[in-house]
Amino acid sequence: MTTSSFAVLALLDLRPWTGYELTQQAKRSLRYAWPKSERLLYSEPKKLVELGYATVHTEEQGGRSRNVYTITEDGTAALGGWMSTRTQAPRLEIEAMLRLLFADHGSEGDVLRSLEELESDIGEHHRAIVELMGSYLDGGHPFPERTHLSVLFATFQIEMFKAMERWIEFARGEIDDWPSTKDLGMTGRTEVLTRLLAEDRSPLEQAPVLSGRPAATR
Amino acid sequence: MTTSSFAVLALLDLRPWTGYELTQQAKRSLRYAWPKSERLLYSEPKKLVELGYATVHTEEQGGRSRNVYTITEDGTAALGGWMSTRTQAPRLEIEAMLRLLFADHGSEGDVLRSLEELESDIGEHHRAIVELMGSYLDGGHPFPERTHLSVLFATFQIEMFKAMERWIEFARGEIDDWPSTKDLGMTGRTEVLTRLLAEDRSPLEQAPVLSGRPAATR
DNA sequence: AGTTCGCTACTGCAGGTTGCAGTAATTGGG
DNA sequence: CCCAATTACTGCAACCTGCAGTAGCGAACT
Repeated sequence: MTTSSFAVLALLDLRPWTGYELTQQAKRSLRYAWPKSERLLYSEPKKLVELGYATVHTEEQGGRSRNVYTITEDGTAALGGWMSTRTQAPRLEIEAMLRLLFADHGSEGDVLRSLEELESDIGEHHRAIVELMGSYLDGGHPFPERTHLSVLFATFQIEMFKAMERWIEFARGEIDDWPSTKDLGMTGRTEVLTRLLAEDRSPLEQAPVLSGRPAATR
Repeated sequence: MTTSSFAVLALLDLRPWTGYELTQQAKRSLRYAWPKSERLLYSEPKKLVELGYATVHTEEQGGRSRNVYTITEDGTAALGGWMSTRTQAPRLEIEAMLRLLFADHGSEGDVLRSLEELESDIGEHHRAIVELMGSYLDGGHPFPERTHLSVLFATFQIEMFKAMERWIEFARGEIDDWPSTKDLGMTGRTEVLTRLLAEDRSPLEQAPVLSGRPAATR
């Protein structure tokens, strides 16, 4: 049983779902906490059936059949057991940051484009969450009794998205001040930043608005 | 060629490394942008050799031998080509958030413990980065001409860590106000939060310090 | 009436990735 | 002299992803 198994099991504990419905639900909610491929969302419930944590029955709808998965008592018990296990460390894969670390292999345009791509990917998710919150106000939550959980999670997402967007703006300002991506090393400005970070202070808090052109080298 | 291949190739472009050194270097720098297993860091350079992007030669050091990998011209060219490709969307795996989404399967203690575990995992990384910045000031950077890149990346990490830590404090305050993890649904407080989020406003900005006990239901 | 497009509803498979176990030599401390 | 930690890997099972392929359905367009 992997964390992904428990993620699917937790969904099955809400109500029975078909494989396809699981993929759709994962796209809406799970994706931001535990991003998994569509493929896995089809495979995982099959494994749960093998382990006795769920049952399948095929429903005929027109000429098409679909597999409906239902949690068993053993499944509920397994889910309960999971709650008391150690939570895995978070894992953040951000290719744009990898490209930043090795930005000296390319031009300033390359890094800036990479940051733009990051910004647009984040922006999409950001807008999706804001819209979702609107839909909770208008039409309510698909599982009304769980609204408090979805909304608290949404506060996390909004904080992360805003923090990333703020940082991207800041980074743009810094990179714009570079004469090149290469061989800058410990410039005056970099030293200022390093000193702030070594004291665990945020360089963004200093000039919250006028991030356009901070003193480049002093 | 995967992004991980390019990550290793980028390291090889700095200087030749042995497999073991690659794992150690990845632990220090890459981990926070592109977390990969030790196992992969041993396999990846072998693949690069097969593709002609690197060469190996075994050095004898005592009775032990180690494989030293060096980038080829083809490798440098491939790396240059990568710079102009589309950056992948970020991918954030945070089990603690999955557990929050399904917190109604367990007790308040379970969610709070999960948040504590998240906090401690983040805290470790947070401290490591601050310490690293101190070492840049004292002893310098292992590749001095690349200091500006490492430091700009570090500003990102510090922003993320601080944002997560702030949110965890906020979430603790919210959860403490819950009478239970289950069946709360759209309480007054949740509606307040939903409204803020639907307007893309941060609920943390409201009460930056006194996050202990916000008006629970009004 | 026929065709195409998009959605529903999956499966197979190759290849990327991880964690663990196992091997073996070197170094430093008690 | 022994033991633990570090160096320096490899093999393997199991996990996970992306892509291609299959197939029925409904609505729109021609």
